[in-house]
Amino acid sequence: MKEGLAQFNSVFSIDCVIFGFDGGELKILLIERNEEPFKDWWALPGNLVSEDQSLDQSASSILTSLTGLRDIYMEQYYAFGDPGRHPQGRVVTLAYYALIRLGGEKDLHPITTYAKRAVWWSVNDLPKLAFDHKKIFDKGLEKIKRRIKHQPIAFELLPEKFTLTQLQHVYELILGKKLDKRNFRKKMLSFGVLRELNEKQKGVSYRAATLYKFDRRKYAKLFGKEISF
Amino acid sequence: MKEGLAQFNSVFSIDCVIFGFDGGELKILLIERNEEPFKDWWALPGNLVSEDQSLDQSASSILTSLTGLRDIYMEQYYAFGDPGRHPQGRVVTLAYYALIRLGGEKDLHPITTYAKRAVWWSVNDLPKLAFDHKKIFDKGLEKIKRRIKHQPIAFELLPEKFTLTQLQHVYELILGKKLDKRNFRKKMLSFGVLRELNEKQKGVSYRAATLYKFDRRKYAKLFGKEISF
DNA sequence: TTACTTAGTGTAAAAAATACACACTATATT
DNA sequence: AATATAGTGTGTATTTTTTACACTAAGTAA
Repeated sequence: MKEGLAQFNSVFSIDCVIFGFDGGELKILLIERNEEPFKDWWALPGNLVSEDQSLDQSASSILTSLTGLRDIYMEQYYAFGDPGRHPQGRVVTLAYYALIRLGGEKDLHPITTYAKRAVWWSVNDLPKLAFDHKKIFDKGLEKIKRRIKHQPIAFELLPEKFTLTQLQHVYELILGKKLDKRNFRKKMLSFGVLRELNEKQKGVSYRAATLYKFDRRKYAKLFGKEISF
Repeated sequence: MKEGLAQFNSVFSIDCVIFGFDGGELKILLIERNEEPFKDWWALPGNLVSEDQSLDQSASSILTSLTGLRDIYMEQYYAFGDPGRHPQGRVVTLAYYALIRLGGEKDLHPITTYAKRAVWWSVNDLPKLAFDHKKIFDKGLEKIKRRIKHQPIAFELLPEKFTLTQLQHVYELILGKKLDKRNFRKKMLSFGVLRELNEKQKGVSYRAATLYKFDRRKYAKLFGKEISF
């Protein structure tokens, strides 16, 4: 810290709600803590922000260290800083959510230092969480619910090539309600941001569905026109 | 700071974009700095977060100290923390926006310690701002543009009793586009959150308009049903 | 060949959004 | 008293969007 700046001793951290989707349920990545406080509890992955990193970089490095993946979609969404949220002192934490496609084959092997292990948990069946992490999670889920209505974030949870049924499934999971198949397809295709491929699903024991890609170029050209579910 | 917590020396502050409306233009409250760095520059009001205050309390006290008002509508919206955003060291700042009705009569007399004075500036004619405050302002304006489409924040900028034309004016200012009078009224009234008063505008030199109030009870009963502009 | 499972498709009805213009009323002016 | 002025307040027809709804097609497995 250079001179001249009024000093204030505070601790500033970042916590991540990392959503993952493998075709079935919506999951988040939790770590089992190996340190006090809340030793042995499940918690959101996070760390302290180092002096030379930007906030996004810091969040990014949490994601990479846990999953081995780079360029994950993520978004800062809220700062939690009640005095007393951390039993050992004042810690302001900035929450990020991230969205990951979970490859069916190669399972992630999360590497962690301050944690025993990291595990994907279904969002419908979470354990008790350390600190105020439940509150942080709730707000994160709420944020992506809002966001998926207007922004093309569902594609971040899907493989590059996906079927319309899979896409609908993601919307249904996040919005928490059933959608009508015909209306969903009609609307989704009407935005003109999907490219139909000459390719079908493989390895299914029923009629294979057509695969689609999200076309970022076409999406970029929409500008103001809003996607809305 | 209690023992046991990994120490990290950082500075954490809060900056506020305080929007005000007096019936004419949309304005924000800026302070003229009296200290280095950026001495004599215009800046967003802000301060450091003290150890025992919650983030909202801290923002709240900025608002109250500047305007003398309490219970101002405000919302945390983004954290800015690029290394280098502050010339004297690492300062992470959390941005809030606030919305204020500017009474025509009693002008606000902002009281400030680290500033020479505070002045309301039209958002269409802002001076150059200190630090990355322009970026912070831009993001704040963007946020309230989004928010006014779904949340009843326009009423925070208006006196308790207002005319439909005044309400429409607020929407037009924030959304940055003209709206059709008949359609605006039809839609706004259809939400059923306004109460028509047996009272007319006073002191105008033309036909006086009917006054309305925002009815929070009715709004609360809407629950899921979304207002949408 | 048959049974099974999911893919893929259209239409009618209802609701919402849009475009659009003039008479009314309170005050100020002469 | 008459007139000018300025903003209030209102309805309808058209288009667009949303909703509700059910069967056939295609591929796989037995």
